[in-house]
Amino acid sequence: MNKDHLIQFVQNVLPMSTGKAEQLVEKFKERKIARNEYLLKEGAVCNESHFIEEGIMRSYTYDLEGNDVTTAFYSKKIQASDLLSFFKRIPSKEYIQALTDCETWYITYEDMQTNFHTIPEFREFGRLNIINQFGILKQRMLSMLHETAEQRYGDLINSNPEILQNAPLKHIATYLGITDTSLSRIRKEFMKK
Amino acid sequence: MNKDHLIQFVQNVLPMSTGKAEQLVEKFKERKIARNEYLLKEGAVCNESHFIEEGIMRSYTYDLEGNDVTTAFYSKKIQASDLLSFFKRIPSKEYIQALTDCETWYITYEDMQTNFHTIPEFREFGRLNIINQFGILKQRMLSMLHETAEQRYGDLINSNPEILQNAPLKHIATYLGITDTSLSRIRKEFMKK
DNA sequence: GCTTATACTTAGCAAATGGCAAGAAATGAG
DNA sequence: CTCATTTCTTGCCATTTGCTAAGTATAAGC
Repeated sequence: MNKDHLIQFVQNVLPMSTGKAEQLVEKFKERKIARNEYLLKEGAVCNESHFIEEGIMRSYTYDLEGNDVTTAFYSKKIQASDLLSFFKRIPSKEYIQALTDCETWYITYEDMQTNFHTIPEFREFGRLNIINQFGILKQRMLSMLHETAEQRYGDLINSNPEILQNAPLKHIATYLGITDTSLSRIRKEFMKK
Repeated sequence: MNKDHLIQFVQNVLPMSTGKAEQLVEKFKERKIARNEYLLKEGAVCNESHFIEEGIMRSYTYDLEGNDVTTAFYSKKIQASDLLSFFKRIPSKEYIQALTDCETWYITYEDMQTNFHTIPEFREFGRLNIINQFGILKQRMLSMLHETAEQRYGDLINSNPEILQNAPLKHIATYLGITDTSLSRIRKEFMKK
């Protein structure tokens, strides 16, 4: 496993020479996670930020009534971690679980901190990276505000078709903010088109 | 107008001595914004991050059908800016407008950058500040996923009662992701309790 | 291969929400 | 103050979504 995708990811967030990008990803180590294994569990402080080379993950939490709510799906070339727990050093409220066998590149909080304070490009990259995640969340928020569940479902299968193969319908439903019954009906309508 | 609230805000994000906090907020300048005036307009690059000392603001954007969608309300001791535009230096997709006369403390992108790269505490503060905004958005996202419109309305009036006095119902409705008709009915039910 | 658990679909009914429109109330401009 | 505009409420009906439950299909464990 080489770091080409990781380097491309870094250069995509902040354009820079390949040599500089290689320096920024120097501390990243590889990890294999088996299907169903947990990358993070509720109550633990998230201490690693993972860049997914291969595979799919799901993060989820429980609401006040004890229902499982999918907070995100992570796939190839995406970063998986609980930003709040990672940066604020507080116990996480969510679980991150591998839906398929996964391979990732990860950096620990300590290594990230060292880079952040000693390499100017790293801190620009790091900040923009967080901002990008903020942007993704904001986009999803907007889609919750004015799109129908059917449109959101369409968005999801367009951007992440692999998720449909690997996540059960009920988890996709909670991600979209609807019940599995509704999603089953929506999917049925969708087939006709 | 003194910087006490701003300094408290900084210390709340990242505990530090008052002397150090004073250094971090040195570059912030004050600004008065009249009711209905715009802090930011679509197409412009957001170049200032404002900490609200007094007043209320609303940010909004237009969806594909041209409907006005409220993306956020900002009140006292909250920061108002378009993070994506501010940090990525790209044109904003939203408007930020004062709902009442406002007074703010603001810092420009250039001053923020200088502090970010020269003062270690400032960059820790800056990053945590973004993370906190991410957390607020995530919380709101979760409430969209599993709370009813009525519960979300309750959350809003508990956390920001002043908004009700200053924002028209239709703007609160788009913030909650429902129509003004629905919100009027929800509010009616709410009164009974 | 058999059994059990999980996943998915479907149906019937209830509840929530939207779209449209009319009218009352509040606000703003001159 | 008056008029015009905006805001808010309400009613009617259609649509969407939720809830419960039953039945089928698929997958997992032994």
